[in-house]
Parts: sequence; C-alpha cells; structure tokens
Amino acid sequence: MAVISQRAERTRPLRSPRAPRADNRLTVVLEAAAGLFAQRGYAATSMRDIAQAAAMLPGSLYYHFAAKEDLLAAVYEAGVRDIVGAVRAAVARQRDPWERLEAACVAHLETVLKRSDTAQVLIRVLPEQVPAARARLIQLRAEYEAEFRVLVAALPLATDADRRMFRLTLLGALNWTRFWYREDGADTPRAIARGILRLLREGCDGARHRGGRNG
Amino acid sequence: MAVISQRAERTRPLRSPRAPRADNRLTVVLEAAAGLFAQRGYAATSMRDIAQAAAMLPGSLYYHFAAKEDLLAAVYEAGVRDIVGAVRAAVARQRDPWERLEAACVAHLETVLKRSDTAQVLIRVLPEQVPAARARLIQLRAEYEAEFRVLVAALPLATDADRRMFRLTLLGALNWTRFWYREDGADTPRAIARGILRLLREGCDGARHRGGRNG
DNA sequence: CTATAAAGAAAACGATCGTTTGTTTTTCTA
DNA sequence: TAGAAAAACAAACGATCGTTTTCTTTATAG
Repeated sequence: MAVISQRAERTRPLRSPRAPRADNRLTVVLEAAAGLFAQRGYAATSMRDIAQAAAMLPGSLYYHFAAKEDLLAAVYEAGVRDIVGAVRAAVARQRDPWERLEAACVAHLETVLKRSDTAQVLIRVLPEQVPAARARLIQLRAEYEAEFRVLVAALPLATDADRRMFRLTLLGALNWTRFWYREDGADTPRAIARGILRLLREGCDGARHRGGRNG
Repeated sequence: MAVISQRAERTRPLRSPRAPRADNRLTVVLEAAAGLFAQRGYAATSMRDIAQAAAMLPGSLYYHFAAKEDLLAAVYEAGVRDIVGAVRAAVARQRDPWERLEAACVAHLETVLKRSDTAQVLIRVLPEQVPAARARLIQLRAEYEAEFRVLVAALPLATDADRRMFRLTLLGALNWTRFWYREDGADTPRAIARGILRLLREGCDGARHRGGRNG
C-alpha cells in the first residue's frame, strides 16, 4: 500500500484537469529540505523543521509529498539532475580523456561543496539510512556514478590497471572532502579536485619520479 | 547544567566507596549501542533500541550514562582504543616507511570493516551530526588521525609533494570503502587497502609506466 | 464573472522520543 | 552475616515525532 501511495502523486494527481499554480512553493520546500538534510542528515531533520524553513505549516508539506521519505527521494532526484548537468556540461568542453575526467572532478566538487544543497544530500544521506526509500535512492545514485564509469573506461591506462579500484578510490577521495573542506581555507574545490586526480594519476613516490635515494 | 551532569559520571560516580560489580553490563550496552549506531546512525537509533539490544529497560541505561550523547562519546572512545591499538600493533612489526603505512591501512580497514563496530562508528557518525558532543568527538578523532599524520610524514616523498593532500586522499578512499564493501565480494579488506595504497604511490597512468602510446 | 481545483492553514491524532523518579533486587564488603 | 552500595526494574513524565483531517483562501480556466 505504501508503494501505491508513493506513486500516486509523484508531482501532481494523475489526469489533473488543471495545471499547477504559478505561486506554488514546491521548489521552496525542496530547497529547504535539501539544506536541512545536507546539514543535519535525514533522521535528525523533522518535517516541522522543513516546514518552518519553507515558511509553511507541517501538514501542508503533505499536499506535495505523501511521506517524509518521498520528500527525500525528490531531493535526491533534484540532486542527480544538478550534478549530472554540471558534470556533463564540463566534460563536453574537453576532448582528451584525462582532461575530461579532470573537468568532471572539478565540476563534481564545485557542485557538491559550493553550489547545490541537493547534490550535497547525495553524498550526505546514504540509501541504507532510509530503508523505506533504499531502492529508489540506489537507482538515482547509480545514474550519476555511471557518468564516472564511462569517463574512467576511456582512460589510456596500462592493460592490467584496476579501473574499478581507480574509480572507487577517486570517488571516495572526492566525497570525503565534505568532511574536511573549509570555505575559508586556502584550497578551492577546483584545486582540491586537481590535486586528488594528479595524485591518483602520477602517484607520489619520490623514488619513482626521479632517481631517489630510497628504495 | 548539562555540562555538569555530563561530567558527573564519566564512568562511575566520583569517589565511589566501592568497585563496580562483576555482573555489570556496561560493555554489553556499549556493544549494543555500537552495533546500532554503526548500522543506522545516531539519530535513527533510539535509547529504547539500544536497551532492547542489551536486554535491559530503557531507563536503566541512565545509570551508566547521563545522556544519549554521552553514550555515543563512550562508543567513540572505545572505537579509538580499538583502531589505534590495531594500527599500532601492525605498524610496530615493520620498519620501512611504506610498509609501515601499508600495515596501518590494512589494519585500519580490517578493523573498521570486519572486526569492530565501535571503530565503524568513528567513520559512520560524524561529530557535526551531534552538536552537543561535537568537541569531544573531534578530539577523539584527531587522536587517531595523528597516527596517520606521523606515518605519512615519515615517507620518502619528493620535496614538493603535498603530504596533507596525500593523507586526506588516502583516508577518504579508505573510509569510503564502507559504502561499497561487501562481505561476500571477492576483495578482502587487506587487498583493498593494498590496492588503494599502490594507486596513490605509483599512480595509474599507462603512458608513464612504460612507453605508452597515448600522451 | 463564476465554478472549481490547487495550495495551504489550523488543529489535532496516536506513537515514539529522551529522560526522570521511586522502588526492588543483587552483589560486594566490613 | 548484616548493611550499604551497585545495578537494574517499573512506570511514567512532557516533548516531539510523522501524519491525517477538516476547513479556508486564492489563482485559474471556461
């Protein structure tokens, strides 16, 4: 029964005889929810918190979403749209495989760290944390991760290179920045993305780069 | 007032005229809490959940801890003890700086992914998620991260290498494994740790390793 | 201009939350 | 072995949770 009611009004009641109103505050709700989910997490954010941030009453949220988990799924959808859009736009400007991947990493970090709360929710709230929406969230995440899979597949690596490990390590390093990145710090999202990628591409073993003394 | 009551009984009432009883179930409570915090997160775990997992009544938890956040702090402490112990023991068996770091990474992953729920809480529940305990949690985390700082400082890297970026990238990649590691999968924590470290040490650019055809 | 549906206000539902209080049982110690 | 402290039980507190229901306002289509 939960599944039915979830699907019942994804955006609006089916076969509605009238279009949504111009003054509807659905986007305000989504942004408010994204900001709070990104900052406090899913369980620690109440529907009342979201309603207050959106300047509405708690019950009014249920005109747009049948349940809290559906609101999260909608934020996830918006997040995927944001970050996929940013990454695709950045990648399209490059032709070299390494430069395409670098552009993707820069766009990823800039979107997640500075531009989009909804995108931040993608890496802050994980599918396992919301069992009722797990399947949907996993699918939405996979939609995005597929972008990186393609970019990594295009790299001119040694034949025995482990592309899966490379991709997971890269995404791990990128997403972990959320926990140590500081707005006021010296390094920008762009610089961080480039630094991580250079490390994964070239390594950092002094003995390998030049005739080092250790090894 | 909250601060006072938090400090009031870190482990037991101050100047207790009698030692703890042999049948006390403090460790059972800590393990139950660790398991649930690791699986569901802090906010999504109720004191009643923990009590049930420990086969006690909810109110009884407050004999050991003045508040939920103090219970989390205690789990954090146990987690740091677990992982620092494992890492130090592993490192002590090696002398070469790279081998010491590898031993640390292997111990880190094995502890977090297989051995210790309390250690898993360290990377699952982040200080920002529990404002009331933030300062304490940050300090406990720093205690552990200092271990890695020392190990990275000892590496024979090129003089212009960014050791901070290296450390953050490494820890990010290691900790992110929590989100894709599967018990039944082919790769063990040991293999994953080695793979990540090799990547960060040697890089993966085919054109660099041998006279590649690209670039 | 009027009907109608969209959008939200207002108020409350039962359930669950972290926590407190008073009491009982059990172990250790003197 | 008697008394005291440790450790848990038992039961409830007020607050907050996600959600539902009913009613009112308001933009829009005919």
